[in-house]
Amino acid sequence: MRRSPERRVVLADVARIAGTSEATASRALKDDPRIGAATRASVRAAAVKLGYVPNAAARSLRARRTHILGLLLDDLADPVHGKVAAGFEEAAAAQGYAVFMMTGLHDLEREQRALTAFVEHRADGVAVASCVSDPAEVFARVPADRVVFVQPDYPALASGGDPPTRGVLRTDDTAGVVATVQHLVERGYRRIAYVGPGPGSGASDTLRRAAAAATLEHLVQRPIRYLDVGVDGWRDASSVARELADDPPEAVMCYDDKLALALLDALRSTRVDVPGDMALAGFDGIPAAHQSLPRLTTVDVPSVEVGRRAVEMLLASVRAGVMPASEVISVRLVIGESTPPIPSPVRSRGTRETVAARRGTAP
Amino acid sequence: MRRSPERRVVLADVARIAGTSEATASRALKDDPRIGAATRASVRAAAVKLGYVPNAAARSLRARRTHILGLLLDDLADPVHGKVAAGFEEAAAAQGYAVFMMTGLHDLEREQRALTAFVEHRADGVAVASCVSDPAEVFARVPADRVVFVQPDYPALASGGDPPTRGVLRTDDTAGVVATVQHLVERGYRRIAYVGPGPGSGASDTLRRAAAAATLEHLVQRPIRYLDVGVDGWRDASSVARELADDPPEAVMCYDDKLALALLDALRSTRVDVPGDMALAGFDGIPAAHQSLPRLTTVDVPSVEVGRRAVEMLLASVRAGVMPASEVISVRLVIGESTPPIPSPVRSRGTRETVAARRGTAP
DNA sequence: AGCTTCCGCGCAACCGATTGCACAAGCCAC
DNA sequence: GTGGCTTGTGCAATCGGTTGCGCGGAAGCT
Repeated sequence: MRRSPERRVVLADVARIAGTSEATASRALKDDPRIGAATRASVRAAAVKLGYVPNAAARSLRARRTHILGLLLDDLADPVHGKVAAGFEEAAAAQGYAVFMMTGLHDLEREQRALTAFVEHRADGVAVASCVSDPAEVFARVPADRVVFVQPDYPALASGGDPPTRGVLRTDDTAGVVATVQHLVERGYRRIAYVGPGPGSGASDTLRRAAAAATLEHLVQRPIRYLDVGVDGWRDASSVARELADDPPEAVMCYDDKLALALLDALRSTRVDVPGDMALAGFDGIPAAHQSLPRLTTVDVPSVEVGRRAVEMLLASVRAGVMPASEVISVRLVIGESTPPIPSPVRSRGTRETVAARRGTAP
Repeated sequence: MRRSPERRVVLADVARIAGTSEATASRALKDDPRIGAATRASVRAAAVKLGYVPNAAARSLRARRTHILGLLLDDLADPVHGKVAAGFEEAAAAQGYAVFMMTGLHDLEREQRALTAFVEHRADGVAVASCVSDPAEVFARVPADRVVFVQPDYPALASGGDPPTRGVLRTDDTAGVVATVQHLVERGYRRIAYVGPGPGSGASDTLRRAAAAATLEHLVQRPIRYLDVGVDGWRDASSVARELADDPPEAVMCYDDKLALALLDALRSTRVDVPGDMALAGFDGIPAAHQSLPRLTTVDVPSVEVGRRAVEMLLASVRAGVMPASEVISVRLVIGESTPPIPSPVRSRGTRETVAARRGTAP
């Protein structure tokens, strides 16, 4: 099998076969009204016959428009980011845009390289999802009117000195946390702990923490208890479980479902029953949270929709030539089995029987 | 705020500032040994000062090499595909390649469009992960020496008439299934069912089914029982659960973890205890499978590694100008709690007590 | 018939970077 | 002093389409 059987076919080939100039061929292929029907047909035929595929690089060089979008995110393997990516890609494809996806993996240098790559390829728009770079660093590379920050790191935005009031797409995490706290309080829980990554690791974290604290203090006049799992998060869930087992709160809110599920697993190993001994709530609504035992009370975040909206914001702003507006996407509390009504104001650790009864599986 | 504060800076600007020609500037920036140190320095300085970022389109137009790879997969939101994508992106980025990611979502037309997009952008290489298109259709658009099929659909390959013996990257699913069956048999299970998507939906399915059947028949001289969940797979897990509950096998092997977890959840609703009443095994080793209750016996597939290898295969073949070789990546059985040794050859349905005892949580 | 108008098409410049080739110095040797 | 070499630069072509402008011919009008 010989290499490159036939040289890549170019517009000149099509024009030659069709017996026209390149200019005419080019116009015929894009339905320019100035081209006659007969000419158009023969150009079309030639293009199909030769299997002509225009060279996007050449085209965008001239057009100064690439029909490329860039998406920078932390980790494609993460379920939440994966859904954002899926929505982004789908919406972009629907509009005829190709998507460069690059992951930052919490590495500043990688993020910089990714942004530079987007600029090298002259992406028409760039979405930056939860990165560790300052917005100032982003703007230093990418024009501000072609960037949308998705779930941005607010502390970083603040440290950037000039937090943009536009071009931010986020989910209403605060509302989600408030709803969760209210739900817990309604169900009778008072001593509530919050487990999440350390401060400075991201915006959502800060938002969620603050919201939880404010709501709880408002509702039960009691401070929330924080457990830090570090920036890497859910890795050392077992040590958190031990800490919780030593001085068990009535309910635990987790930064996200991934952490909640890891903690659920770790608590199980520590002989702490959820929800018998301790209620547990997550955040994000990943599939596993809806299939776990017990099903997790969590906040469904429409991540796919987030990805889609990011594309729409980018394209709208690029087309209009203005900075994208900001948007907030609402979330929805989903009550699972991990936060049942508390049996009595003062409880001993639940017994297996009560748990079984609550699950409706007792004899 | 005015649009496009300053026109994008081009090489000519750098050259002008540095007081050289574009040719010299270009060479200086890429460390051409023919350029003097002084000239090089002034060009460098000018480039930095202006914030020059070369235009990849222009460069690759001339170089006929884009440093772009394309990755076509079904669904970015899927955990397995997400890991493949993550590994692919990481390896590509490490080699200085940007990645176009497009999803096919089992839609033939979308896949075609994605492949066309890759060709338009003249991707140096394309990885096709589990698509529904014939390889013939793929090769009709993308040169065969720049494609790697990842976990390809073998039936489709066969129907293509010319199954390539090269350019295929797959995991050793057969070995994984064989190991699972052997494990089940060793643990005493004999009446084993296999639940998976219908035939023709994909290669892995076919492979896994065939391997399961062959191994089981070899080991216990007994045919395997198939339950079809349709091409869409795991959606109607509850109906599968009812079907299983009516005539329960001793163990169920699932096509993948996603299906296994859905089935686990559905069985729970059907009052079938796993593993008390029925053992369950999955495939893929997604995180949720390692955190479920009971932890699933499954086959860890190094999906991230798959993505990485795909990049290496592509780059190696593109550089050498030959078709990529084929590779097989091995997998590893991970024994969870969902397939404990069978208590006795003939059992009644397990009671809650026995289950609790088996879990080691009885009083 | 002569003039205007419209239609269909091609010439050539252009997008931005790369590179083959030639040319201009500077240096040494004869 | 001039030829031979090395070094450092620049001219101009090139990659593959796109597009402003102009031109020739056919049709319409008086």
